Amino acid sequence: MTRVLVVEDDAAILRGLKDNLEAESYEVLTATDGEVGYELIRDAAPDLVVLDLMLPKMSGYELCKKVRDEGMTTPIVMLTARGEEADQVLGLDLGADDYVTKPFSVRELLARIRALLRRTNPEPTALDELRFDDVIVDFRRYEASRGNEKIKMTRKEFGTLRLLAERAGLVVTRHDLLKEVWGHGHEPTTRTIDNHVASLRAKIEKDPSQPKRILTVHGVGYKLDV
Amino acid sequence: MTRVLVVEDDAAILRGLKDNLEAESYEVLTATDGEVGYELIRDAAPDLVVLDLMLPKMSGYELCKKVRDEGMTTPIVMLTARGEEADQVLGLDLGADDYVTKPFSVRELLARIRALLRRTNPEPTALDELRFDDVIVDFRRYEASRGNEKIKMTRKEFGTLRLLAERAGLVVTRHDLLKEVWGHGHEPTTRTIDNHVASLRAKIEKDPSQPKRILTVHGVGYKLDV
DNA sequence: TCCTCCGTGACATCTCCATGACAACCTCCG
DNA sequence: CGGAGGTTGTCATGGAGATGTCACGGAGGA
Repeated sequence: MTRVLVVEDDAAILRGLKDNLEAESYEVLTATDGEVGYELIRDAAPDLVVLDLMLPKMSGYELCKKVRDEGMTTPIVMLTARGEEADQVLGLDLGADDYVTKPFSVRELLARIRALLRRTNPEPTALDELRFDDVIVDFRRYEASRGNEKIKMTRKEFGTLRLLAERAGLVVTRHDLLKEVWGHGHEPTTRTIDNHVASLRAKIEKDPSQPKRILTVHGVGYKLDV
Repeated sequence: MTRVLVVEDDAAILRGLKDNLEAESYEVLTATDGEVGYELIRDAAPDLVVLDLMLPKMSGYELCKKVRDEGMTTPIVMLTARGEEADQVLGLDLGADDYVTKPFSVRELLARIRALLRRTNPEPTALDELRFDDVIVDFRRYEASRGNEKIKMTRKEFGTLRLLAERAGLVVTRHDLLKEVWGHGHEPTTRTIDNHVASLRAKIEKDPSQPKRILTVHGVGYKLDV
């Protein structure tokens, strides 16, 4: 099972993350200060670390640097309070792999974690489920429902929605979709993508003519807001 | 976007390389003889050149030498037919940066290209977010806000602002903007840029008629002060 | 075979962009 | 100090390009 370490001093946030991560079937370790966090990274070898920037004893900053200086490559997602810090986290060669700005959406953090694990772990960590409003999409079972109604979705629709969900909140270009969902070689017209998005909207949007979830970013691509 | 020029007279190979490079999100220019190749290197300023040794009009050999003699440092990967030639390419201080021997593996060539780009063009850390005053711009989400109000920005506006932000404090010329934001081929009047700057100011400046953030440097360009 | 799903093209619609004209401005030099 | 020439700010407008939508034909699986 994939093991995630969360280092966070705010008890409420820590609890929330732990619950959510466990609901996603991760094994969760926790620490509330930098020193314990460091020991756990070293001794428990988690597959990924979620690290708050502000911490007692040793800041996330120092912790990240120390870990990297000692040659460990454990993927780290930073929780940063403000935007300016974010740049530094990734920029100053601190060695964090991704970051999320507080206040963050748990859903987004989970998506980032999944993406990062997939990027760094050879074994693909698939996104299992997507939920919003009264819509539930289960990517493992290839099933979807809305309220009590089942929704019939096709393979390409699942693929498209899944990529959007894995990058929840971020813009996904048509090119990305072609590459990830259609794969090498097969490269249909971009018209095709619009059609699949249209049919997705017809199935999961409350008002398909006024999409609130699958948004168009003119000239760029689409993004999923959850 | 990173721009790669491929100079190759064999149509099949050229096509294959173009497809593969585009699949890796490079912008690809092509030429089938040395003379056109030379003009493109000079005028289109690609980030990297893949150069066949045997070419009509001007051989890859001459082309490489000419380019270097004129002081251009564009990284060049040579495609050589036989092993013996390879040594010469690098050895006779022709100025190529790397080479691949035909028949080559596309995967290997792509890896060489990536490595060479990393070596020569350390990519400026992609900027995700920009904040000042009560303005927040998120370049990954293509979202912007000011206080609690969402700001609607277009693709070109995001691109323009992003380049300014990546070089915060430094002057960015109109030429730079055309090259980075508009890309090769499309080259509108510089008037167009003024218009985009104007609409950016209207959206993010407190008093658009007295800009404090996006400043004009008369006769040179614009710069962002944050 | 039948049916589902996918890719494509055509068309309507909408957004965004490029352009040119003119006014305001800056700079440099007389 | 003032004026000329070049540069920039601003606006309105036409049009290019992107997207939404629909219907059709074909491929492949059941």
